[in-house]
Amino acid sequence: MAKDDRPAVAPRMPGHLIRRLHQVSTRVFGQRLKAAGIDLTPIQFAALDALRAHPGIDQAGLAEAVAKDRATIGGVADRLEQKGLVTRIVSERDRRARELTLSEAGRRILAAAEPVVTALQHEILPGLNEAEYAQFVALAAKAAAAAEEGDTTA
Amino acid sequence: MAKDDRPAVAPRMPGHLIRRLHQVSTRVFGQRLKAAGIDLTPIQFAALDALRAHPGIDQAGLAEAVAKDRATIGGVADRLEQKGLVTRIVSERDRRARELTLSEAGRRILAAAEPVVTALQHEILPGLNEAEYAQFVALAAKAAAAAEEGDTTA
DNA sequence: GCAGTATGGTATGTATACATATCATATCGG
DNA sequence: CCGATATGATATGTATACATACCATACTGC
Repeated sequence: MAKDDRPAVAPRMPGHLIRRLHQVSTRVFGQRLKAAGIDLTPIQFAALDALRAHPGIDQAGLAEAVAKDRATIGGVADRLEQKGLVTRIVSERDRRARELTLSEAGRRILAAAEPVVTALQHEILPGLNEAEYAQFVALAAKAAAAAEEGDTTA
Repeated sequence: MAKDDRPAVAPRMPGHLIRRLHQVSTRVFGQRLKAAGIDLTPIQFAALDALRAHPGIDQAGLAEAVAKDRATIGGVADRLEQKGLVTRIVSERDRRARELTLSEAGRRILAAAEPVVTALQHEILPGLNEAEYAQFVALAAKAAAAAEEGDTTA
């Protein structure tokens, strides 16, 4: 036995590469934001960002915008509310729904975080020059858009 | 207020795109493997794959190979051992270390999973043609390699 | 207007992922 | 040989991420 030792195949698959880049991204994000004195995770930042663009959106809408998962967004909304960054009120139009809105503190922390987040994006893809970086973003955006098309989280 | 409504910026950042592709990847992987009657997560598959390439490696080495995090790999190793896919024995050379090896069952499930995993890779990047797919993989591999160079998880 | 169904949220359980602390064992310097 | 330090692993706590099940409320059709 131990006969079929052969190079691992996973490391060359896109799924594996994406997982590793995701780890790099999460780590860089955490380090830079912490260094800037801001306590936000990537998803929390994305949620605040989406909330600024769509004030009063409900959790399902926010899930659609950033995460595709209502259960996860529920937890994210919990933490953002606990930190006082968003307000959560029961919709009058639909008593099942909770409408989310940025608080002043939420607006401030988002404004503080945005330049930091923008600045760290290139660190996520080290070793790529400008042209390669732009190409990666274009390809990733195309794939992500296509994934949402034919999917609808079916 | 609600003055500065403007398009969300996060969706165009590589960090955000990578997170979404990671979600797509995880979902596709889970669906296809489940459909094939195989109960493995992406990391578990990567771990088995690395174990075939490096039999007898310890957990720190496996972490280096697939995940960069010893604590996480500890949990993964727990589950693989519980499923009977790997054996974990205390190293004679270093009594702190646990050497991991594929069991026969581990070898079988890896052999069964590999073609399924290979086949689903293109589904992770829908909407990309062959050339674009190859380009994405090349760029991602370059970035991931660079991230490991200048980093050493310092 | 009521049954059937769809939808918004929450609760629960599993699996990463990582930081930090702690423990056991090696190894190195002197 | 011994103290200082490094390293392998585990324990704990937080935060995604998702499936499944469930509850509350809407909506639809008859």
